[in-house]
Amino acid sequence: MTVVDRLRHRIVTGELGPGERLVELQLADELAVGRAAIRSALVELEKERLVERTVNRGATVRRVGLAEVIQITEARQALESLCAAAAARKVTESEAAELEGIVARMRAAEEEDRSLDYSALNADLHRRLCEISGHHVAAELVANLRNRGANHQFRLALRTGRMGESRPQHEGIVAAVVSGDPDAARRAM
Amino acid sequence: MTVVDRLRHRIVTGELGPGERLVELQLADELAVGRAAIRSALVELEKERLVERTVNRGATVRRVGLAEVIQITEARQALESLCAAAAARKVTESEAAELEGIVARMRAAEEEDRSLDYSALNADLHRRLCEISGHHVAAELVANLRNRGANHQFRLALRTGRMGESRPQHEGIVAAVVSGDPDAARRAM
DNA sequence: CGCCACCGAAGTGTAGACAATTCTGTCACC
DNA sequence: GGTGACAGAATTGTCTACACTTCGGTGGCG
Repeated sequence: MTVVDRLRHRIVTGELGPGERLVELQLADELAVGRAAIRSALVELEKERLVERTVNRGATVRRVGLAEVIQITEARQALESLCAAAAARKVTESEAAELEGIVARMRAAEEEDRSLDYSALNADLHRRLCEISGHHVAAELVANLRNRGANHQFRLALRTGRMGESRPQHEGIVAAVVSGDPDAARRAM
Repeated sequence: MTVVDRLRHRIVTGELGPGERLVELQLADELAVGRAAIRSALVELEKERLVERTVNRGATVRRVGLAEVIQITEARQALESLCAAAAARKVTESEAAELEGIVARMRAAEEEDRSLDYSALNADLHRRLCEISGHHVAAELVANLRNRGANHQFRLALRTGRMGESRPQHEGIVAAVVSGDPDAARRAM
């Protein structure tokens, strides 16, 4: 695991909280690498909008407000719709079976009220849809947007009771993708 | 203008062609900065997918194939639709007048067959729509996608004869935004 | 008591040097 | 003529040291 990956993980999991200072020398000691490696990683994470850097004052974990979370979600939806449409065009039979398998397990998780499993399956479904689409450009942007919203999804999306609403929607998406209907997939997403 | 901006400009204008090697020391001399600054800039540009870096072998201007250009355009359309819808919701009267002014000048440029002016106005229109939308997240992604596709737009979009097709579409977008109809704006884009 | 200049600590920005790696051209050898 | 080992050049990766900026506290002064 590279330095960037380790830092990113610490941020999206909340181990490094919003506003926290990221001192280069300190991180270099913790991760047992040189300061240059940390610097480079911080530049990358700034591009990902996960950290904020100001000249001569160092880097901090970026705070994202509610308004931005909404925009992140909107942008992600737009790109995932694109992925769903692309996936519907080129999905194979085995991939279709895989998607339906995920949905089936989501249904089971809902019935047995395992909301943690449910949200893990949910993430799987979205990730697989992006992969299957072969739309690397959109998939990469979606992955970034997912990270950027990660902090807040802890509080918002983990509330149970969302399963009842979202599960039929997901079934609709998968049904459209499996049946090879790009427009229906886009609308469903 | 920062180091990153200068390098980015050289790449999107084609002054640095696809595949060209980017030697750190050489660039540091040319731009009269230290090697560290160049290194940092190259890391950023790699995140923007404008350059490619491989370990111990340096950086080159990234080549983007036709398939990727198509994906870039698709993703950009999806996000610009989002921006157009958002712009329709919060456009002010003066902004509406500005948009209509741009369209009017596009019409004039078309009639007088000034295709260079036309494409400049076209870029203006798209940029202003993103700005007016206030959707910083999408706008930033769109800006990046624009840069990534820039090389190829030189060859594809500069061909004249595209004006006839695209101008009515742009009029439709602006009409929808000005009339405050988000859904129409999204569809038009 | 409040305000301002100043000083030291903390930390970033950057130049320089050196090790490590990859590429290139050469030369012996088959 | 072609192939592989090998030295040298070119270039990247990284460490160290130091200048510079910012921030917080401290003391003098009104």
